[in-house]
Amino acid sequence: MIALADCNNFYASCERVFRPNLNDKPVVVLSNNDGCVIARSNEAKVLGIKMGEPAFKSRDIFDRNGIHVFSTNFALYGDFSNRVMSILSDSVPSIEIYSIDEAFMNFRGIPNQEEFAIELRKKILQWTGIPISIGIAPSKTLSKVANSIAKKKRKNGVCILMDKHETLEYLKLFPVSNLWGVGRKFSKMLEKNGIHNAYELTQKSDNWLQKYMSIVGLKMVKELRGESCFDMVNGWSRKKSIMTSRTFGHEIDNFKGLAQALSTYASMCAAKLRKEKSCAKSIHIMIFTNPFKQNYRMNYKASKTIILDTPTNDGLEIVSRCIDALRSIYRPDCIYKRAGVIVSDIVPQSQVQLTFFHQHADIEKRHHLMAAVDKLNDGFGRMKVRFAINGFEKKWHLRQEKLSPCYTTRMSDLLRIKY
DNA sequence: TCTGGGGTCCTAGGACCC
DNA sequence: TCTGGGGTCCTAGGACCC
Repeated sequence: MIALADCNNFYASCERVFRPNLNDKPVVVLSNNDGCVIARSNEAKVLGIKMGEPAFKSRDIFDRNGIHVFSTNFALYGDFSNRVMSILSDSVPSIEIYSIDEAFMNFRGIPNQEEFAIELRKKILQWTGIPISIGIAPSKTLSKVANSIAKKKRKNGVCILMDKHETLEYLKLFPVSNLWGVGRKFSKMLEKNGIHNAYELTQKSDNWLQKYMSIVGLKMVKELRGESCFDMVNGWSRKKSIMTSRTFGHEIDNFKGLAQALSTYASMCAAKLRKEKSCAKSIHIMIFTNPFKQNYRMNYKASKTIILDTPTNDGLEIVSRCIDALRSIYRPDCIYKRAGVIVSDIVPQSQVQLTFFHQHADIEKRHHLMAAVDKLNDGFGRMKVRFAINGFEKKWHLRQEKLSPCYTTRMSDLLRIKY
């Protein structure tokens, strides 16, 4: 069985820990620059405050109802998250931290699972001050459903879905749009096809599901039927991309200002890479004007990708590459509201990726390639190899275990070796 | 006046090769 | 010279999650 622990109204609950007088009072937390609502206490939800709603639209409701409004404090939320997760991980065989406020837990081998979960929940509340809900079921998707029931309908904050018939009855009451994996678009499409609740979705054929909702949608429905398709992911895994982006407090209308903002984000990305002991080979920059303003001088968004020869996590290098790229997409007639940097094609820091370049067909022979690798190891420097011969590629893959991991790009094949 | 920030995965379609 | 089929790789964009 898989259990999902989910902190209730997480950011709002964190703020309340130090302000117990706010228990039972409506609390909201706003995003960066106090732009929009990103967390609400139950009392605030009852007042009709919507998730993601721009704060300026809700000011009235805030004032009229004496809602307590907080700006974000992500350092605080991160600390609380760590505490909750470490208690969870000490209590069960294994956990998968899914987000800042959620974790899947492996409940296999635990007797009296419901009792166990109730006690676990008490412990978390007592030790951290954060209320959580726990849903237990045979699959991740069903544990999401169970968690939702636990939050809304269970006083003890725990719901277990074991019995198949009982589960189906719950699914009949569960709106399809609330399912994990069904967003706005799918929700609309499903309604159009007369599917309103989760049970109705489970009745569709596998072919239909795959056709209209891709393989992911099919797996999700199989999970609803009780078959586990999404495995627990144990342990830490290297991020595939890292992003830093912000909406500016004030709009920016000059190159220097934009370059400054991008420099900050680029060095933040580099710092995150170093913290993970990773290097990136691709850098992506993005700049935006305000999309909510019609005909505001000009609506413009642009992006540019930079591919590096050698992966790096060096702040100065990443910053300078970003600024170079900015020159090619910057338009002086625009007013900018937002910018960001993404680094991707991430590899471990301990490995260096090397690019070879060859002009002679005979390099396809293994010993020539190995000689080239040796030269590199001897500090010969960087060479570039371009594999124009199709046959070579096949041989390459056959020996992948010797040279692995490797992968290709359009212009050149890349080889990663221990430095 | 004021509209978040950070991720993952899948697919369709184009370029290119033989 | 033209055409078609089979294959790989890459990218952009779209969907989803919190």
